[in-house]
Amino acid sequence: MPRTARLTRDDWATAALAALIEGGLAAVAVEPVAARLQASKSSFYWLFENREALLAAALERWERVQTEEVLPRLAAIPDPADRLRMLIQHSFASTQGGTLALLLLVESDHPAVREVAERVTRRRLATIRDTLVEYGQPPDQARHIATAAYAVYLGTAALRRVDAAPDEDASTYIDTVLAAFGVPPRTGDER
Amino acid sequence: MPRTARLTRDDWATAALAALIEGGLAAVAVEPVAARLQASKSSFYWLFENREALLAAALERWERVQTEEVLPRLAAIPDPADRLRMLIQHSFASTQGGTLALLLLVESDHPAVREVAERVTRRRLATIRDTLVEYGQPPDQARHIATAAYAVYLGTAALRRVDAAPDEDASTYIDTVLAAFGVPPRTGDER
DNA sequence: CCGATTCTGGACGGTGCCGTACAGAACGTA
DNA sequence: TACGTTCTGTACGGCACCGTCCAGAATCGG
Repeated sequence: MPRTARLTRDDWATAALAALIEGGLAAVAVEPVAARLQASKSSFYWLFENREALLAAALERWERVQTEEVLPRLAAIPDPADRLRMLIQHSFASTQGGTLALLLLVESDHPAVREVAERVTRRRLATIRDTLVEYGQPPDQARHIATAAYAVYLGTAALRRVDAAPDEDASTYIDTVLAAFGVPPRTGDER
Repeated sequence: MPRTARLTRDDWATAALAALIEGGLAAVAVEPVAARLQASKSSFYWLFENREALLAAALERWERVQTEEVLPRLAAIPDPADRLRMLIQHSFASTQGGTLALLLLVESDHPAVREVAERVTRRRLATIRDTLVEYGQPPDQARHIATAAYAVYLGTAALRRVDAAPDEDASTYIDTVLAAFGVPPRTGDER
């Protein structure tokens, strides 16, 4: 089932992203990814300058998709507490998201990786902080709580690597985390 | 300043550990580490079977040193709350410790890495959980809190990669984390 | 001081990856 | 069908690393 007869730049970016999740930065290599697509190197070098460009495309794709999916959803939720719950629930629901966010931070020796990892991280921290402020936390404490909460997210992703974290739908774990940061767990439906 | 005229197995393990911190798993390679020690490959292959063995020695060294340093200290503190504070304070004080713990979890596709990462992680989680129980938390909630707290530790290490975490001596951050998990921040000296 | 043992330097072949070169296949257009 | 453009297969040289081989340096016991 060939996606298209001819391979596009985006096909390569998608495959590279998959490789990144599975094997880390080192796996974003021309020949392995080409094998995964059953294509040949010349095909790749027709579309891309070099390996760097493939990595850049994968990163760009990740950043774009990831923000496009989250931001609109968030904007639709008026109550900051609900927004926090949704944020936490969704982030723990998808293992891949956490894996990538974590991976890119850890591998951020690489300048291109660092650039997007840093940008995305700061954006996310700011979003959480703002929501906490809106919820009523004093600004500078909100910054600390936001950092700690996002750290829980990243750390939990790390712990999953050795199956040392509660699985995706362990709601009691989520409630514990929420409670720890001063957000009451979802109480049925109050409106 | 040669440590010893002849290089020992432990010299290599130490150098490998340093390489691991700086460049990740990929940096634990024979030729680069040899260069770092200004030694030659044959020297290495006299002492070690192969690259795997070097990695194993580095991991073994890390596990040993790390437990030898922490466990006795902990045992000396009778009050569980003090123990928790000490644990958190010390873990945030040394960046390297967090970097390594995180790195090994992320790179735990590698079987040898996974083995020690998993063992150390489980041991640490159990220690935190036990202390929380001793402090008065109900057992199964203690497990969740321990997991979340250790996740904060790992996640903070990740955030440091892009300078997105409070620096090592930001005591207000530590207090926030402590408070979030139900431990009152150090109140001067009550005894 | 000498021989045996312990250790090291340097050269070698093997492998996986990068990037290039070029001939030719596939495709659109007339 | 014929032609130009777009894309691909295959072969090649280069580099970094693994692991081996062997001649010889360093060190130790007698």
